[in-house]
Amino acid sequence: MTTSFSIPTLDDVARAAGVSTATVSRCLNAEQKVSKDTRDRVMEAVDALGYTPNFNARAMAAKRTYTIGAIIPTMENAIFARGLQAFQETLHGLGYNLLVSSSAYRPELEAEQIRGLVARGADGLLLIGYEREQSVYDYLGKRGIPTMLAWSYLPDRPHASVGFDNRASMRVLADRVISMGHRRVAVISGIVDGNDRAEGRLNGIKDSWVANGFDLADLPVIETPYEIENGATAFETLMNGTQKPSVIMCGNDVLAAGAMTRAKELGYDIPNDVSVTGFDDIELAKHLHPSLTTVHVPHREMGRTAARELVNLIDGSSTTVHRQLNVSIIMRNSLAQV
Amino acid sequence: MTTSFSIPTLDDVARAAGVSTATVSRCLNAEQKVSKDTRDRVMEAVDALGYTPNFNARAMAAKRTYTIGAIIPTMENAIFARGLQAFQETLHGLGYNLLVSSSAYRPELEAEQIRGLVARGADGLLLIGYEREQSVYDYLGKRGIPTMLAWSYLPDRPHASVGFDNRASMRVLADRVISMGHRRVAVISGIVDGNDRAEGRLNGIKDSWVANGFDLADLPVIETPYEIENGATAFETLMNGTQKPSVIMCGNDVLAAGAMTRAKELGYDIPNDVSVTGFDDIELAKHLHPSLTTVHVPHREMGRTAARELVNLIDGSSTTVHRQLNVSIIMRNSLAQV
DNA sequence: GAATCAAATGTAAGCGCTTACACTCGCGGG
DNA sequence: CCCGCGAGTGTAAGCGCTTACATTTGATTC
Repeated sequence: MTTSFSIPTLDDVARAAGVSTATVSRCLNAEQKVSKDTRDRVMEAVDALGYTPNFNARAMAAKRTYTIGAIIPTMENAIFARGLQAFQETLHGLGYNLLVSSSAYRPELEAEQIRGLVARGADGLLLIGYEREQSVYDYLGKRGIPTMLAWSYLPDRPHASVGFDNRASMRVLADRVISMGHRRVAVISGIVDGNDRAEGRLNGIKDSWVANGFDLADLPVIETPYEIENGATAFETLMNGTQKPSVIMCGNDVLAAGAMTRAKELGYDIPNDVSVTGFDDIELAKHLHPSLTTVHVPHREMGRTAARELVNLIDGSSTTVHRQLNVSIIMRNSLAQV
Repeated sequence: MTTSFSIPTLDDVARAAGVSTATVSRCLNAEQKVSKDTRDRVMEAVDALGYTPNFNARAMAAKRTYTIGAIIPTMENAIFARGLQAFQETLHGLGYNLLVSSSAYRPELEAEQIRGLVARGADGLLLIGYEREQSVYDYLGKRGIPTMLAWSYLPDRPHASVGFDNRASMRVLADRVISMGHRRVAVISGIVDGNDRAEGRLNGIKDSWVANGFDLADLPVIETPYEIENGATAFETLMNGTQKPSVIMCGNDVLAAGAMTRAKELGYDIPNDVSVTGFDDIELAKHLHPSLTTVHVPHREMGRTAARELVNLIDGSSTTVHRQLNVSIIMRNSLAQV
């Protein structure tokens, strides 16, 4: 015998508890507005029926979802994992839910996903970096969606941001590398087009190179998507170049990891034959062998701050802010004196 | 001067195009029901106003969201990344969206997230493995939510599944290890409680061990969460045991990666001093040094199949299916003859 | 004891869509 | 010439909630 259950609604609960739907709603959303007696009775009915509020109906009536959307370029590696995790946890503590999607570094996909999240009623958005079509910002502005840009510090932009100065940070590392005697530097960079973080990092190296009196023509650069395998390939290409570099500076730790594995396969000893540096300080960095010299990004702090400030923006309890985080150079064993 | 825009609705579009809301709705959802003339006029209005349908209102009226939810144990490492990516892509091709959340391997969090996704109107769910409270399955059943279990092959379960036999697969690898002469085997397993995949893998090793005539008392096992650092710690513990193992079999590649890095730090040569094996064949596996001998799981195929079968379930065009995928042992360089 | 007020609850109007049903119109068949 | 029919469109009833506003009640004040 099959009995067909129907999903319980607010009405069912109200009827079961002998109150109006308004009262049930209040019990669920603002319990201090209801007397203890009634509340107990209502909650009992809720449990008995196994009632769960319909999210869509709620969103529709309240024009508020308490969910915020995040779009990150990729979930395939750990670059964004830790920051997003902290973002999520902080949001949860503030009573918000997180919806995540990944754009695979494709602007048109990102735009589509932004529309999707907004259509779903996201109260706010977290986006990575600032490089995207003006039309996207226009859309967000027209809809009045509070938006936080992360992973870049953008004091002169109209949107709130929390991040660090990719360019200056990488420059510090490059200065350090050069001060250690390296004169044959090569770079494995992420794809710069449409990625202000990658661009900043590459420019940081160039800044240092030029400031130290060298010629950009003598700085080999390979641009390639952030994947281990690409780091490996690029390493090989660079080592087969006319002049073997003494150090290879990578746009992030993933590329560096690829470079290092290929180095081993080809029999190079790091750091004695060639040094390698990274950026991000993902968990893997200290577990590589030799451990990776890199730039430590305070991912968790960035995630937490982004969450708090975004919620403030939504509450209206603050206006556009820009937070700069400090990064630090982590000297490990993949970088040696020349 | 600030002009306050209001978000355009179906009504606005209808008015602008001089038709009824029903017609606009039909243009958007079933365009063959509308004459070409009208359709063009409507679409023009849609563009002009920058109209985007309100997802919540649509979900509410249609009782259909074309989104499916997935809950995976973790996003912190790459274990689920590739499979989920394929799942997503396939779903997208079938006209569905994906909502992902991660449960941090915590059953109560998973249950909460299941409720959340159902409340949001998910048309179907993807869950990992089968070990969870019966009440969760009851809830899903009562709500009539099509559910797909992945990463495990479960022919005798009432829910659809797509996966592989963790136990049998690991046993094949263990047989191989033993046939290569290893008699001092140690295991770094994931946490078995509540995780049927981890349990199956561990049991696979035990099966082989016993079948080969050895005593389980002579098989050291450390259970620890799937994190690089934990693999490292466990490695050290095992190597400091009364009897140094000749091979350490790990519950997945992440643990194996941790074990290998600690091995290097402690000056062990892999595989000559000690062999290491993994499970999953994540991208990192072939980039470790030495490259990791492991069990290859067809993640992409699993993701694709899960998506297709789940959509069939939702359509009603098929009933509960169980798909078994083949895994294969990938012999690389971290495992040596004794 | 009438007036005032706050606390608790109810009434009902939407929120922005989809879709069952009704209607109009032009056409072909009997 | 009337009827039936299908294609195209409109009308309006919800979907399950929240919340402004109205109402009731009991306590407090003068």
